[in-house]
Amino acid sequence: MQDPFECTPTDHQHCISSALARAESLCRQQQVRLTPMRRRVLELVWQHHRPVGAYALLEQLQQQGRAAPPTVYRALDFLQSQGLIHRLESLNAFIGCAQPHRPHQGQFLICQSCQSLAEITDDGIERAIDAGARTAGFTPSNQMVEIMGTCASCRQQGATDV
Amino acid sequence: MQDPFECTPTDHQHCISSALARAESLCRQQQVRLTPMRRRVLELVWQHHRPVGAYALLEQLQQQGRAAPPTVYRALDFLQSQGLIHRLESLNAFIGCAQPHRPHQGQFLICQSCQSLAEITDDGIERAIDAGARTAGFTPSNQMVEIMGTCASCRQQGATDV
DNA sequence: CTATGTAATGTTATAATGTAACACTACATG
DNA sequence: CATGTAGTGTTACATTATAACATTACATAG
Ligand SMILES: [Zn+2]
Ligand SMILES: [Zn+2]
Ligand SMILES: [Zn+2]
Ligand SMILES: [Zn+2]
Repeated sequence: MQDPFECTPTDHQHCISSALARAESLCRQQQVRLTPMRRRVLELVWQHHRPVGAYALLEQLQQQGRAAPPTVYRALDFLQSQGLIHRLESLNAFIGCAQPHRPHQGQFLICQSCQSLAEITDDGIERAIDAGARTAGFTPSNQMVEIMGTCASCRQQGATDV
Repeated sequence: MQDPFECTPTDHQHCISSALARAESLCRQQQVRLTPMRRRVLELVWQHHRPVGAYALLEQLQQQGRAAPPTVYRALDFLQSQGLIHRLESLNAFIGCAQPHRPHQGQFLICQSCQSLAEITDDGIERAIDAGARTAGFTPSNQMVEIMGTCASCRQQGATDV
């Protein structure tokens, strides 16, 4: 289960290990090196399984030796370039991607109540954006969609809590 | 003409003055105070008529006396709360809104070649996002859409330049 | 008109995020 | 071994944003 809205502690070990396995395989395919540092950063990103900032990752790295900002940012840049993580612009944070094998720019559902996040890939949204931009005479190359709101489980709790 | 893709120097004085007039009127309606500082910041934002960072505005303020970051950020917060400007998350920058009277969260077309920006309000996009989110069990309250690409005039130039 | 309270701004310091520049190391290849 | 390249370490700094508290402007009540 890749969706943090649903992922339980037991599932979660699987989130991490399968993400790492996909990354290994993908990097072999692409002939790029998933070095120990890059692998470690990806592992940390998936351990959180929610948006996590560069400096939070840095602190964790520092618990096992020295580390400085450029190290983290380089690893994040690499992971992003391979599609293994996404950057959330509105949060200055990063999240693991569950479908790194097919390049995409997902849409992100950010729960304002529990801070969890889910990624969707909705053709309808992408087509609507492409059409809207072209209507304005603009040729889009890249879209960023971040949707704030309330996830299903928080909405249910909210309904019973109050 | 509010679109920076099109706005000429002559038009542009009108961009600024009409934006300020709309702001005055809107703030009177809402019974909030468009103080000299807030008005000045809004004027600077419209003078640029493209995404502008808080510290760029600060520097301009400092040319006419002292000013510190909180002053600018407070003015920007106020302007944003009244819908007079939008914040572009992917650029850490701000842009004047040409339709502050009706609340909305526009979609932004960011030209990667000339750094100009246009805002559109496309129902199709908003509906697609709303539908996509609800399909995932998510209740959206707020959407952020920033579209990178090439504006019409840059595309034409590119076609002839190369 | 003064007193009082609230909104707005000034001021200082600092937090949080991100990068430039250069040194060093690991590793492949000839 | 010599050489080149990719990756990482290290230092310093740039950029963006906010916390905390002092001061000022302005409205309204007495
Ligand atoms: Zn998980
Ligand atoms: Zn993804
Ligand atoms: Zn203009
Ligand atoms: Zn707008």
